[in-house]
Amino acid sequence: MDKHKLLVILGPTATGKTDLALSLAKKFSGELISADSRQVYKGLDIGTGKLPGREVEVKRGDGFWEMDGTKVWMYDVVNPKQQFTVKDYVLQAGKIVEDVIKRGRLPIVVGGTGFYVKGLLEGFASLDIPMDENLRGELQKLSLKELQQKLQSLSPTKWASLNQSDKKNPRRILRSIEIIYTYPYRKTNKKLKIKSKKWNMLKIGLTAPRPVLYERIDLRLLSRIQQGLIEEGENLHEKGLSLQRMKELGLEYGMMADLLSGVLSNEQFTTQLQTKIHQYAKRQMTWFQKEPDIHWFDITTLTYHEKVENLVDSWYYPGDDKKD
RNA sequence: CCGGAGGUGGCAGAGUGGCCAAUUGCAUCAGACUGUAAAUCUGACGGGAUUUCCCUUCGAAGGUUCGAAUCCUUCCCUCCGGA
Repeated sequence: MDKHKLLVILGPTATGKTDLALSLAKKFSGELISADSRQVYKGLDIGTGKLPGREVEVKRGDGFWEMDGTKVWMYDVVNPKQQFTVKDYVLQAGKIVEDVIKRGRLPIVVGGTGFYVKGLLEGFASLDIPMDENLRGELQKLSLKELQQKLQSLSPTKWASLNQSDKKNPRRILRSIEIIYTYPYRKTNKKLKIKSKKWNMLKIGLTAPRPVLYERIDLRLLSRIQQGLIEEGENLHEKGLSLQRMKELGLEYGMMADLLSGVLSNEQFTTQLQTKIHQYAKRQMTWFQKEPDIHWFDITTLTYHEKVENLVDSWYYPGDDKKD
């Protein structure tokens, strides 16, 4: 019983993941499943880079786009006013992956949200513990100190399991308390293995030397602005997306909230956003660095595209590498 | 040329005799991450030795003082106003 194959393409922003995925999809008759925490939102198009770098023919469906003849899933699955979480992603994307497999096509998971990728590919236990809006509402009123004290008294073990950084992170402490409240007796060390090793996976990682990456980010932002990024932001806001929500959405949208409210000049908007995206790319690299089994490719090497194709080919058609 | 304000670590900006290697924010660097993850959070951030140690810093040079980024003198530079 061979496990089904699943291709993963990840890496920091602005490395051309979508472009690569699209061309691989064509070659290996695949479909893309986006793993991007912001592309799931309807209307966030230019800022989230839903379109690839080159001109393609696009058809928009419900919950997917079709570009250049290949389907891209997990685009436009929810209204940006609503909160979408890993839980939602894992559920929905998981179904899509199964469906793509069922139809005999190669699922290609492509995206920069490491947490989503990890959730989809490996799953994790606490995903089953639901959010408790009432509890959250209460806890949100507390200061960091109070949250810390609360968790410590509720469950010293849980508290001790947090790392130094999370012990000072209100959001994480809050979730820990939430978990303790719903499963007070569950031992923190009890782990449910969900699906790891369910698929035969090949992970491709795209990188570039940092100066190059940053320059690509800067140029890409400029071109997004030309494509109407600001108008997109204005439009969303006019349609009722609050500035506060835009802030939460981060990067281009967060900065556009400041631009629209007049806090920033156009020039400040651009330069500050560029550094925000640099920082984001760095965080992505930090995340992916410790992810195992990734085959990394430097996109500044001329032949990387070809090398990726060869690798995918030998993985997808094992024992068939003598063909020409 | 006169009057006024000011020159602080990559930037912004506190400090106005000892508690100052110098608050804070930003940037930078490193990192965390099990339902907000483009979010949230942590650490480092003059140099060196590395538990309370040393060295070089607050425009420059002198001076006062036990002790100065903080007071005095001169010089250099910037900004505003008047000539």
